[in-house]
Amino acid sequence: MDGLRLLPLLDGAPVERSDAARNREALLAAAQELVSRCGVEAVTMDAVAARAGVGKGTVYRRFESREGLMAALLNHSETAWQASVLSGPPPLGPGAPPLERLLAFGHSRMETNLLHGDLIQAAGHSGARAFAAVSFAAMHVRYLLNEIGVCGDIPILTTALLAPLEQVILQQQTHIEQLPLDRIRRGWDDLVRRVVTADPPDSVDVVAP
Amino acid sequence: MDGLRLLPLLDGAPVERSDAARNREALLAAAQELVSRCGVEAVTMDAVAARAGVGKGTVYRRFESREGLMAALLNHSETAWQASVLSGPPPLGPGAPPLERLLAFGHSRMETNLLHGDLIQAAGHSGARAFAAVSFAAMHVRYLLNEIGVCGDIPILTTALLAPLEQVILQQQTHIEQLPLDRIRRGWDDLVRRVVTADPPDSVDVVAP
DNA sequence: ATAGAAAGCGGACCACAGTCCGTTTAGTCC
DNA sequence: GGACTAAACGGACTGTGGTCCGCTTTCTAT
Repeated sequence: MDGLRLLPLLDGAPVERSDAARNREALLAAAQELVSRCGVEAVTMDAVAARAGVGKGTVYRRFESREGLMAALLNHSETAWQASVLSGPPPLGPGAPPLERLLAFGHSRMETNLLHGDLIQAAGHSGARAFAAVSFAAMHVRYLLNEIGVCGDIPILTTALLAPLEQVILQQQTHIEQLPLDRIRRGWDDLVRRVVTADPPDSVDVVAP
Repeated sequence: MDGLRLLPLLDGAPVERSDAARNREALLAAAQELVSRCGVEAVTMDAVAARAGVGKGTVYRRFESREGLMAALLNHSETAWQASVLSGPPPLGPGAPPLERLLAFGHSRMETNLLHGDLIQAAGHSGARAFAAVSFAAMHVRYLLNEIGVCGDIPILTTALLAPLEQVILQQQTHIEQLPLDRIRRGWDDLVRRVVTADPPDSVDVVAP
């Protein structure tokens, strides 16, 4: 008699129905295959739906938009990467001094961003990337800067360090300006060194929110 | 008898026919009006064509794509901005010491990038922006860094400084992280200070190409 | 087992970016 | 002025992202 019982367990996650889960798997698999067989371009919403044997509406129900679908695909590799940052071997993972970890972090992120270039671009500003990737990277860099003992507005400095690692920027440097990856990597090391070793600004009263 | 006479004056610009010129004007005006009356979203290729009283094909003939059209719109304000950098009053224009010019440059670019946010986004990687805007800004920053006497890989440092001024990054900071503009501005000043005042790296053998 | 309700499903449908090609027009040369 | 050519034009057409809504499936409660 009370409709409350119908609500998902204690109001937590809206529970996922079995067919929904099955379809999500199928869609991700279909998309993955399409992207690895014919490139990102070929990943058409109709194509994915057809290959997964579902209607187009279903694709949009699971993943908001095309960008959302791409973001979901990205999340797989992204998660693996996060794991290697959090618990992989040094210097990327824990164990090395924070400055070395920061340098390794930059090189690693540079590589993955270039590796998944077109996927990242196709994902655009959507979904999980704005959440997972960006905020994780920011969190980690903030943490390392704190460990190193850098003074100043850490969140802003973090953005400044992360910005040149963004796919768009790297793309520009490698594809248009034709800079060798090596040089870009040295550039990162240099940038970090400059940011980290500078004297603190006159007034340091800004605190991370 | 010789077809050479038919070629445009000494092979320079492919000469623009009068109707073509007229239509370009009309299209730009139509687009400009649409964007300022109904926002960038409303700038549909059909809408622009209709308002300008031409066919859709004509729009695509003049401006490659929607992004191209947006880039063309941007170019107007961009040109004015470039003028104020090259010959406006200090500290943005010439007359102030280079460090102050660099700081002012950042503030100014930040403002215009935020002001034309959606237009920039709609222009994407297209046409004139990749040319005019980006390369002009890069040129100017390289020049200022040289004037200041900064050592190291100037092109790479330039990219590192320019990256956090990109629209995408600023958008993220202001709209998602809700950071006040003031703080971002101070962040720029701090970043410049750190980059500029650091000791030169051990080996400085990289030269701008 | 069965009924009821919410969640999920599918594919027709719409809007818009971008293409194509037969027709028109602006210049040029005699 | 008239003929000729290359450029420009226009709008029908296509492909794809995204929406909508009537139908189906799953799950829960009895």
